Amino acid sequence: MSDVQSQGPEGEPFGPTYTIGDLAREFDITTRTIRYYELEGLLSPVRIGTQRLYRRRDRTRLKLILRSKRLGFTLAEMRELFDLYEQAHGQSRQLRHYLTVLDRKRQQLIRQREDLEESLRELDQSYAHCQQLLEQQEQEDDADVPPGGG
Amino acid sequence: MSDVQSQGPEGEPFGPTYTIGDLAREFDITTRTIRYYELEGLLSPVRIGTQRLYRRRDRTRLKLILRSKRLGFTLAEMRELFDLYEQAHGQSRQLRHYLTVLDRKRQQLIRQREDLEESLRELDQSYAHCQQLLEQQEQEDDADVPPGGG
DNA sequence: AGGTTAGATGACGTTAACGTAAACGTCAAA
DNA sequence: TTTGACGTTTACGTTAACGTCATCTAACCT
Repeated sequence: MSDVQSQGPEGEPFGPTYTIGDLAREFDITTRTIRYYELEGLLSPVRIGTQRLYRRRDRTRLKLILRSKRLGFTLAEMRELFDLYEQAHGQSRQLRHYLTVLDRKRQQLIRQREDLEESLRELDQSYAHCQQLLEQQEQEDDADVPPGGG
Repeated sequence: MSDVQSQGPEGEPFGPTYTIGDLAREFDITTRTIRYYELEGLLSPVRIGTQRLYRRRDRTRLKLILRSKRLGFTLAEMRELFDLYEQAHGQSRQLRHYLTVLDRKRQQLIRQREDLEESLRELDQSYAHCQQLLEQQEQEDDADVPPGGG
């Protein structure tokens, strides 16, 4: 049950492959979502007749897409990065451009990390404060109401 | 120029106050956005006649809203948290509920932090790799092309 | 043969988070 | 006094990221 992939009909000399349903199940998203990502240029699975066939690279990219989504990136931003990455082979101009974009993204992530750390600090404080209040209340309640009931 | 606030007409015994424009300028958002947050129950400024007047608490909350947004929270989620927080005064049932919600949020933030750290790691790797490629290229280019030129 | 399951395409619907425009009030400076 | 710069409400428009049919084909089950 831990191996999600379907078996291809004639052996798989290119490593594991997945149907759209496999991936949808594994990542708990709909097939519609996966097709949409393809429409937006984020995935490009192979076709076997009319059916899509996903390979390791596709799966990895899907994972990356979902993580990026959790970080608040838009699909357009992801696509820009992916495209840039693929075009950046060789020409140093492209490489430079890719580097500057990466740098912007890093700034963004670092800012986000700061936000996140501060939020976690505040949350923990709030949590501790609440617990204190609760403990106080429970002492009062022990004195107030009789046990049992409900 | 560092003090953004407008002066109230009759002195301010309640600390600094801000107009909607002040806040919009300070946080680089539109007044529309601020009014929308109010409509969604995230802000509740005082009214002076028909105009909104924002105090320190409102400003702080707006800051919190914007940070939460950067972290990917929806306005509805924020409202739930704010409402819960305000209702959690006293009754230990409410307090407990608030605590469990806080806990969920923390899980979420922690997950997000992991995503973020991994993204940063990958980004740095990608960055370093790119730089290597560039250095190689420049050596080749030095050998290939003559110096100077537009 | 008939039915079920999985996948494909196409089209329209939906929600969040605002943008944008119209139409109006108010107050100080020119 | 009129002209801006600010503020107000109301209402319709927009975009991203899918959801939700409807209709179709191919493969498999019994």
